[in-house]
Amino acid sequence: MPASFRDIKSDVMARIIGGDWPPGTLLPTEADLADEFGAARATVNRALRELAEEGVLDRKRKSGTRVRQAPLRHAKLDITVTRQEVEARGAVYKYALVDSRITTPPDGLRARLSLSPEGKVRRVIAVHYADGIPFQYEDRWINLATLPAAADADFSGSGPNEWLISTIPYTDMELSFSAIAADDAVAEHLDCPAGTALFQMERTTWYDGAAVTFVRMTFQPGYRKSASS
Amino acid sequence: MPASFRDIKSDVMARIIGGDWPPGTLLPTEADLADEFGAARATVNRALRELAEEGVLDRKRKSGTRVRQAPLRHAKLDITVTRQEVEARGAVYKYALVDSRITTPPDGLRARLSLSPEGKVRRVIAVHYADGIPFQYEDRWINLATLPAAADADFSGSGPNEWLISTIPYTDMELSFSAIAADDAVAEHLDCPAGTALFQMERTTWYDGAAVTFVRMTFQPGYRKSASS
DNA sequence: ACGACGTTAATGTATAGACATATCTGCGGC
DNA sequence: GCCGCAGATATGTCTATACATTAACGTCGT
Repeated sequence: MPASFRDIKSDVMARIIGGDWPPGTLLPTEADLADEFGAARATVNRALRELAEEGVLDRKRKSGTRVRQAPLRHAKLDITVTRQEVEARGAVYKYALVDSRITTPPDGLRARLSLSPEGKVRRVIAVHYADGIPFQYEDRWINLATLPAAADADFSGSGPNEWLISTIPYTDMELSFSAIAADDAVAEHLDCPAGTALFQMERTTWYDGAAVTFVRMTFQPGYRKSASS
Repeated sequence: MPASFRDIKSDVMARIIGGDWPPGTLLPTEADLADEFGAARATVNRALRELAEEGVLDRKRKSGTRVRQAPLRHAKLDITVTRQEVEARGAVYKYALVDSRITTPPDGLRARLSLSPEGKVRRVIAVHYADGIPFQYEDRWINLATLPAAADADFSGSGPNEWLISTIPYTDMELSFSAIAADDAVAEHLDCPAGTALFQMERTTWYDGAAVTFVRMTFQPGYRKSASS
């Protein structure tokens, strides 16, 4: 039974974890490893390439493959649609539009969306409920320069995010997490005292270099966001 | 010039984004695409495989390759060492040990670390500073069943995390983000009023199935964690 | 009808060979 | 000593071919 790229991956991992190849070690060349494992170089290549993608190895042409000094660790965070997240908890999802208007964004946001001074946006404020309890307060700005159709979309029945994902894909995204104290508006809509510590997630998305939307999502007290691996 | 797997990837992406292949579409087989692009099947395979890994396509043997209905989006979150994070901001890093003792963990944590009732842990409380200002309050529990050496480690000069990463790797990790109101102890160490909304990140790591450590990191007011892609 | 089973069609993986590309190293000229 | 250029070398990618694996599908027997 020949060694598969998976076998090679775990074997290499085992040597690193086991201390045979401490951080900084220069690994044998692909050709040598292929020889040792009795596999083709392409197979070894895939194993090492995937380990490099996972942040364990560092590869450079001509120089060879090294074990990273400090493995670049990263976690994967799933981006969910609020409706799905609520329903995944076994709760009944409800959506309510609070406010919607076409306006010009404040300076900070204008820079973030790379908008011209006269650039218009559609601002939508909404609340998502789980089993009738406020779950998320959503404050969204949609760039009408990129997406003029958003001016006429109807957000009274379902959230702007659901409309967006079925209308336009995105190519890039930036997320930011923080904690804030509830201001009066948020406190009222999330049904908690003003000043409550709330988890907040901001997301900006671009389509092919053009900013599509910025959204600030503020979650019910006690909310946790998880990630793994 | 033949089509590289990168060319094929972006071409396929363009067709999806451009609406030629709407969600749910069944793509031509690898062989057909190879034909069309004038490439080998292995090249097409790599392109499609990577797009599937990125959550754009859904592949099943025999059934073929489909465009995902709702692309599985995920963001990558870099795991940094506090010292690096502080220094990356151009600030001077300082570390201070607050407390360290060997004890038994509370029930919730014992379950989380899959510890036996008599299982001992080393609990370390420390504060990380950036330019002399409290940056992060760290409350860590190290499983002595997995890592007995932690009982004797010296955490007065540098943080337990730095000791851990140079001592034991981890194979699995779980993260959780939330917002909390500062209690008295945290408020004092982070030099902010009690009740301040603070961003908190919890991390549990395992080595080959055995829980290594649980850490709760509470950050200075206004802290933001970012992720992208 | 319906379930067992073999066929078939798609992806998944491996191989050997080739060429491309980056980059390190040493050599030569100044 | 230093700069630039020409190999040498390890990874990066592509090709053509082969076989493995999975799952959908149709056929046969009951």
